[in-house]
Amino acid sequence: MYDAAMNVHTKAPDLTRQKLLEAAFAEIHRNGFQAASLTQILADTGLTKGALYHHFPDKKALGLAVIEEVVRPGLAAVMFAPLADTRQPLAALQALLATKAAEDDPMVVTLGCPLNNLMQEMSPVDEGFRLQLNAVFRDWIGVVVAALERGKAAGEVRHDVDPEATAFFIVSALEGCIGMSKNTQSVTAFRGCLAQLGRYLDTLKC
Amino acid sequence: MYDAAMNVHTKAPDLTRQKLLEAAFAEIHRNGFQAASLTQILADTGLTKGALYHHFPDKKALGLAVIEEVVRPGLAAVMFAPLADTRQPLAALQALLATKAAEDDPMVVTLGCPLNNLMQEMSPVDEGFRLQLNAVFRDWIGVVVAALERGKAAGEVRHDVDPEATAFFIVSALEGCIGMSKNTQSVTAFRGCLAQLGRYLDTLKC
DNA sequence: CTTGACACATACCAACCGGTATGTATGATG
DNA sequence: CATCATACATACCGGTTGGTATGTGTCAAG
Repeated sequence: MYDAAMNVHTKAPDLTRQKLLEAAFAEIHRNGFQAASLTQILADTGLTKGALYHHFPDKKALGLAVIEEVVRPGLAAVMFAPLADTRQPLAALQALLATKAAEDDPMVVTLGCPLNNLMQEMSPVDEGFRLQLNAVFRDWIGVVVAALERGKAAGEVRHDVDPEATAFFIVSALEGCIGMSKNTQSVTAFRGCLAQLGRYLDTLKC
Repeated sequence: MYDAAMNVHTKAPDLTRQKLLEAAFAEIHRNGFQAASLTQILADTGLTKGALYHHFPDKKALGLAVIEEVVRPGLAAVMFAPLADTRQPLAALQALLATKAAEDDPMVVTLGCPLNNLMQEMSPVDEGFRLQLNAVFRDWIGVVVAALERGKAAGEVRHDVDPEATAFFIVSALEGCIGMSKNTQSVTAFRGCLAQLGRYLDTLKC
């Protein structure tokens, strides 16, 4: 009756589900979705096929759940939150880039951006994935667009800036920087690329 | 003795090899390297395992050969050549973007850039792939760097432009635009993104 | 005319994949 | 106390994968 009365032997379904999601996220981040091995995920969690297929109907559903319940919240916390309600989106974006550049060993350089990785791999292959990833991507764009519009109203952003196209480019360029740095495996190159993106942002200022 | 004396029934090993490379390229472009099926490649070519493993020791060697003998030349023809010997790299790059934007149904929007696709997928997974892809990428950067330096000497490019970092960013942003457009499956978005990249290029002008 | 390297085709294999069918311990409910 | 759904574990299956071993036809050289 009481959750507190449950001991360690008691089944905790949503905790199990969460463990599956996180292990799946890590495995997918390392190897991509198609190459992700369910066996490996189960080995990481110490669970079995029974547990996995109790919580998810198939591999694709697991992948979509990872996008919705791990990738999206993670991105929201890191990329969306700093831009919410800001009247100075350019300054906020610069600060965001600075934060990213300041990390001494960014995982994005090693394994790339989880969202972008999945978009590159799955968009042409599976329409379901494409749409769900696109929803996250569009939300991201939407956050940047709203911030840019507030910036225009507040006088930080030039009036001839097209929020939609600009937001699309900012996110695209950022993902591009991450992607190329992943191949180069160079944090220095990553920082240099972010700096150039910062230069572009400066051109949007009033 | 004479090549001309060979009839259609005569074995033409390098033609067979070429057919394998092109079919492998298409299959990899569609599904990525790891998900690329050798069986499918053979079905496309009408050849068999015997032919494949006569010309290539294993799947990885086939993939690397595709990079070196299909991806690299293709990229060189489209992206490197227009920048060679130009004294006005910014104009040349703008023209290049315009050409890309003018295509009515760019395959890059459907399937993405073959080089970038492979970089995103294989860089964290296989060091051999990473290095070979990085060599092509570095060549690309090198071409842009050289063009930017000539542009500086010719007075088209501003003197405070860092050729290396700028070239890295230009290529990154371009690949980013392609990648995001691939997810969105929108030629319009692709063109808008390229236009923003063009705006960035304008800021490099003297 | 024989030999032998080359350029494939055919047949086959172990490993792994995602997925399923079934068994079982647990705990809430009536 | 009996019942029953939940939450897993175990065992298993068909299909596909990359890779190999072997067979065969062709052609050039000696």
